[in-house]
Amino acid sequence: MEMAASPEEILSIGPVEIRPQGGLVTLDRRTLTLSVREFTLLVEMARRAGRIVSRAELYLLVWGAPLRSGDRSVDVYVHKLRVKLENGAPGWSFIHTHVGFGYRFAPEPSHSFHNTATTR
Amino acid sequence: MEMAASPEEILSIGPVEIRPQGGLVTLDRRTLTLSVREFTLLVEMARRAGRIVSRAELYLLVWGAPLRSGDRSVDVYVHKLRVKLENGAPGWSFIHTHVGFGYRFAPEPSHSFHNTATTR
DNA sequence: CCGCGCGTTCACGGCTTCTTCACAGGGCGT
DNA sequence: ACGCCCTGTGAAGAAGCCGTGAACGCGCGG
Repeated sequence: MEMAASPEEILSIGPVEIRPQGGLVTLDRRTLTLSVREFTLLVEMARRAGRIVSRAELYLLVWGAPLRSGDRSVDVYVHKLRVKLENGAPGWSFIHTHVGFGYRFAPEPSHSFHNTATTR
Repeated sequence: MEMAASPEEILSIGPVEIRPQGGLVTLDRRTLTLSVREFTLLVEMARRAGRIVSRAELYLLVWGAPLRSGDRSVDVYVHKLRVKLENGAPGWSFIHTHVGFGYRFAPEPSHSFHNTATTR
């Protein structure tokens, strides 16, 4: 599941720029400091931007083991990520919760138009 | 930009686009948020678009158990779905009632009449 | 030894979602 | 007209899901 051949993969989504190889994240050009877990989680979510990813899949991707029922690690790290991201780029929301499904990474301006049902 | 190889099933019917594995629904390009039940029901109906599906069959498909007499769950969730769908795409009707038989999923421009909610 | 960052796990509370009721209107047969 | 079956729809209670602060342990550098 690892492909090391990439010269330099760069994920650029909204104000976020991620260099998976380099361990670097910048938000609006300013570098953001993340722990290893936070970083890995962000990378895996960013690679699947726009899609809903279940906790089980995220856990498998980041922790490398199947999610045990009752484990809230993913939630906790999503929270830590949200804090750092939204803190570094006010006015944006990055990780959207889909109750019962999982999380979806998609940087969007916090609130713009007429709301009709987005994230609950 | 990000692509993880995955032959994803996509149901595209009228203004509705459904990714059964992704848990995502878009209406006229805008993402629609549904609960798990709502989503599963929509998927099963969309897979049988144009055909009448009985409550018993829908219940079996979505709830995974035979429908007990008197149970109105299917009706309730059809209603919830209708509200969200028609709310997200005014001018369309999606789920048609066939009294005594069941429901039929088929997005159609709603004829601007002021009749009651049932189609025949 | 002490402080600190990191990762894990708990616990509390708020908010969603699901299920079930209850009532209302329409259609149909008697 | 009346009763009955069918469906639409709002609401209430229960159950489940998630956000979040905090405690605990560990390893590391000072």
